Amino acid sequence: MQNTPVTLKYLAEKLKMSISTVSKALNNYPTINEFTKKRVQDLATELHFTPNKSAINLKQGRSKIIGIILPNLLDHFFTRSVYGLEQFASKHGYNVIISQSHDSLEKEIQSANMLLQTRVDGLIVAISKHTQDFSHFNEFEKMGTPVVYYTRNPSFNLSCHKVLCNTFQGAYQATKFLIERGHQNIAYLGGPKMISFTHDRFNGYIHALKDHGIPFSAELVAYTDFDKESTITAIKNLFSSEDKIPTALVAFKEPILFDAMKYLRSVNHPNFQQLECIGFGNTSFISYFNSPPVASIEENPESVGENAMKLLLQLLNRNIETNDYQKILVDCKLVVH
Amino acid sequence: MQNTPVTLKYLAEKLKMSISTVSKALNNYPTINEFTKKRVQDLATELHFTPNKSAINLKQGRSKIIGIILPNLLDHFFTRSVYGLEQFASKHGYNVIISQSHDSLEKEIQSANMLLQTRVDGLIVAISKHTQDFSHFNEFEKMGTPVVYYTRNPSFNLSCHKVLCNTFQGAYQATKFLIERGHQNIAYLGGPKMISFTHDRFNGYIHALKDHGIPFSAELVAYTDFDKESTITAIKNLFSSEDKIPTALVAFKEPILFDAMKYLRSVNHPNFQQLECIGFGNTSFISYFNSPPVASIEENPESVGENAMKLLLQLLNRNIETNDYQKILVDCKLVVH
DNA sequence: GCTATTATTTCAAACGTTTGAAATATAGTT
DNA sequence: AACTATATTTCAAACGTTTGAAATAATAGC
Repeated sequence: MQNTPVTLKYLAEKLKMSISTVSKALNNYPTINEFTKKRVQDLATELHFTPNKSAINLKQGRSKIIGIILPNLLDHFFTRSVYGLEQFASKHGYNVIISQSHDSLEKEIQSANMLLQTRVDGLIVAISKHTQDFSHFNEFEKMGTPVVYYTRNPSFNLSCHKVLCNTFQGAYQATKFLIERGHQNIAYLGGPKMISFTHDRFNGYIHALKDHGIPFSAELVAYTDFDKESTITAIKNLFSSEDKIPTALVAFKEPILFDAMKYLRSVNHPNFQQLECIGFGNTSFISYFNSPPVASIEENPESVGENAMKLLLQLLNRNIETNDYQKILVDCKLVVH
Repeated sequence: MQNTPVTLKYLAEKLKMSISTVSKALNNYPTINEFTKKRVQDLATELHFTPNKSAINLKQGRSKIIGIILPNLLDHFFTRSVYGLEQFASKHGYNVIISQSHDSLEKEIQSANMLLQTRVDGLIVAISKHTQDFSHFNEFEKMGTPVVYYTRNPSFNLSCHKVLCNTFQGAYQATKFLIERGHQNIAYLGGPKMISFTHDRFNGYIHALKDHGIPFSAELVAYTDFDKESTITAIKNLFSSEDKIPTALVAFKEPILFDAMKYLRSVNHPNFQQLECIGFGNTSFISYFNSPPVASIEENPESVGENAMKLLLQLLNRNIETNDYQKILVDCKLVVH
């Protein structure tokens, strides 16, 4: 036996007043008598009245929901960014729906459609690895729903709002730090070339070298595709050179660094114990290592998330014009262990 | 200049037919002429018609959304469980809204209210550490919205549906494994006593000892509250005994184990290198350790999530009666490294 | 060419809100 | 007592769908 649902109508009948009075009382309209308000609000809490969001959304044409599409929730970067996103959103009366694309374009499109149907007020996206075409996000713009891209940078010439890690600066700092510790042979282990910020990071490394008068050596650079095998191949290459043996290493991402370390340790590489490394990420597990790395490049994911949400809400409130495309860079911070 | 929204009404006008025909055509009603259906569907895709979920929810009285409340998304157990939850849900046409309680009762109540307003069709909850009182979930039951508790077990006498890790079996297996490797002095490092399954794990440990004729020794048991200091205190206690020096250790959670290992390493404890450890969790980072642990207790979070969602959908479809309270245990698996 | 079937389309109410305009009640002035 | 000004409440339409019942159109049988 289902209870009759507690709606405005039901409250109105109980109180022998009109639905609109009840509605306005609950929404604290100034034209409603204080005594009436109290009567209504008391009954509402007594009967646990819970406004139906669907009805409100339908009527108001806005959902107070922000959609988030991101590759996955296993990567701590994203979960930490969600923290920032959610916190900022809820402080401003918005809820958040998170949808994982699992780095598949197809799932990303599905997610986009789902969020379109939900009529989210805005969208924040970290695109999947394979996203080259952005037409599935066009509908949002057409409906006047602002979209902010974060972390994963859509192809450079697409006019859009973006919030990114200042990954150039991160790599620069890390390299500089290692130089200042006296290293000359600093290797760079880069990520997949298809990821937008791969180049920025590499540039940070290069510029740091140049600014400190250290010649660039191609033998000290290798790339991995994230998988273990290619990381090992890359690390083999880096350490196979005759004259230039790295004494320090800047890595694209800490898990890559871990794989690399594990390999060097397993082959008992003579330089392993002295090697000083820095990776992007600042994983919580890093402190459990007894050998390198010496520092981490903290990308401040919470701040990235918060900035993305902040920008989105500014677009929603029309504090920023839709076509006044913004690019926000969030600085990295070198954390020395 | 906002476009006029593409609604059923708009399509109907364009096609010079009634709204109901359009609606039924899109929903593939058998009474609608095939040719008409095609005309409607073609225009709908051409104009990117996207049904308004709020309107549908309102009309149908169901949202096809399942609410998830969990402590946080930083713990890999939960993110992995979300994977299972989401996957199973979307296979059955449901979407998922995740809300983090950050282990605060207040936020948990807020989340519950939000999901109540959203009129989720069902709720899956891993309660916060501090939740003793469950009245904020009563409203769901009252509205006929089924609730499934998972992982974090609400106080035993509350009649409810639950899906739990078979944490007893996990601890039992781990202890047995260590016994079979020849250990006699197996220590147990437990978690906070307020967490429901602390006792189950301890019992698994105890039973394995008993079944293998190894006497229980209170000196080999200590508890931590998750924070570093209390872990270190606990580990100091375990290794301070005169006669019973642990040669193996079962830990409540891997991060605790990491803290413990780090401490033992830092003090250069003589038994550190030989110590064999097993913790609950199977963190991906575990493989980067060069010393213990030797195995992990894999809790199969994806499966826990999937089972919770499965149970919930069965309740929704009335394949299981609401008051026929279910308790599902998902077995752990010992993963040897 | 009429009726009986059957196929197809349309009507109209409902879901639970919000909100400006209109109606009514109350108090204040003369 | 009549009128005005103000305070408070109600009316009624709208948001975008769904859906059973009613209406209409098309086809077949004679």
